[in-house]
Amino acid sequence: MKSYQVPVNILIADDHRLITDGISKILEEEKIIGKIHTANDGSEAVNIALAEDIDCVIMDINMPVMNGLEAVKRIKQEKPYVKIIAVSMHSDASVVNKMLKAGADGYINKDTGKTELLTALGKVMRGEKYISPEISNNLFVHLNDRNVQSTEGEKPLTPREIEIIRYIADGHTNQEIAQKLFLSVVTVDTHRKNILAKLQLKNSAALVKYAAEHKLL
Amino acid sequence: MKSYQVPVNILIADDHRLITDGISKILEEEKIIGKIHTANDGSEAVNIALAEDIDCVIMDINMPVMNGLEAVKRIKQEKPYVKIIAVSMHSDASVVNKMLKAGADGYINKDTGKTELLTALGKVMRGEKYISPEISNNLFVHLNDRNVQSTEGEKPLTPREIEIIRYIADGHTNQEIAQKLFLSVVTVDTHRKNILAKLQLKNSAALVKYAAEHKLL
DNA sequence: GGTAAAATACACAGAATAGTGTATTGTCCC
DNA sequence: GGGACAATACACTATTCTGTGTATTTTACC
Repeated sequence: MKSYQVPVNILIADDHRLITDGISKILEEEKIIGKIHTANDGSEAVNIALAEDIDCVIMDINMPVMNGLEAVKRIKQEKPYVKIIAVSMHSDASVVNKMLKAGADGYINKDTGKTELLTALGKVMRGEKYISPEISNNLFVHLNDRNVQSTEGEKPLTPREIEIIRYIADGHTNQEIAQKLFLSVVTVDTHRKNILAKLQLKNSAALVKYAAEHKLL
Repeated sequence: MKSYQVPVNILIADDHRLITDGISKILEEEKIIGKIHTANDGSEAVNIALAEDIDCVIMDINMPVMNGLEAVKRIKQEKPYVKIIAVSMHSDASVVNKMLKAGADGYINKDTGKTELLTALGKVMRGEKYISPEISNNLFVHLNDRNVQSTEGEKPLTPREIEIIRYIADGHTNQEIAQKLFLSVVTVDTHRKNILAKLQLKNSAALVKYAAEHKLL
């Protein structure tokens, strides 16, 4: 690992240019910063991170094309020594855990200022972990958890189930979904029921609200 | 109105500090910028805008305590000469129209870079309007519309209807809602049907998605 | 006092969903 | 090869929604 004393090359990944531009400007003032790259979606972030000489990635979680979680996994798979700080709008326990599980070294909230960003950057470059106090205090975060899901005692949704949820949210009936996915109506119905049972929800309306709150749509 | 040649005092309102910090840094490089203030919610933005000598407010739409729309209205009511640029994550036609109706002078998306921010700032300070090309091209925006609703040919939801929507999103059935609101089941059902008809939605699941997207929950 | 809109209420038929339970296949991993 | 899980499929009943109407009573505004 590079020492913190030599210039640190940074990749900023966020679909909102105003934010990448803003963070760039914040970082440019620091003497220890080397080259700054920016990416506007997860896929671009992975490409740049693998192709260029990057020391630390500041990664937004919600991005088009490929989300931050997936991007973190791929980067860490190829270049585990690259440090990654996840940045998000909300501090949802399950999201935080998933990001850490995926290999993120730090996790900060967008409502924390530049001072904290720099603190986080310093820590992760030294090989430490950094999590915003707001997040680690309020939420039950297990840094060493093997199984992310166990944290909340919830059974995870399967990919198929999430697919079904999206159709439900779009207002499709079981019949329509069955047609689109070449399934029998009863199968779709079973998925729907299993989903409601897993999430302990009463009906599809509540499910869509849950999905919206958990960024499943 | 002040000329664009003298220092322009800016207020940046956004609940995410990283963004206010970032925009500050972007603006600080410009010679024409005077004092920069920041606010982290709508209420704070209104207070600062009314108390300080502000020429232009860069206002995020989604903020806690008081949202951007309300803040724009209040500022324009007291100090109509203060220019306001709305900044948002998504480019939703109805939101854009509401902001313009409320008095915003510009509307840009967070995924547009600093160049566009500066262009917008220049334009609104000269008394012109500025709307991101992405937004004005893709969406049908009427700058001179009196009635915002008419833009999309949509009938507005009544307060009672919005109340019903919230209960639906929480997974309550017509019966339960009727009990809670001391109504007959058929009345709740009528409201539900009227809502679906107004919004041209097929079922409650789609309604909840709509509600989530339009920040009704 | 008239008009418009909102909130309330009902009928009736057909469609869709929720609750509970069972069962078969395939796949991945140890 | 056995265990766990995902995906598929079905039965049966009860409840809830959806679609298409109609109609009365407030409330708000001109």
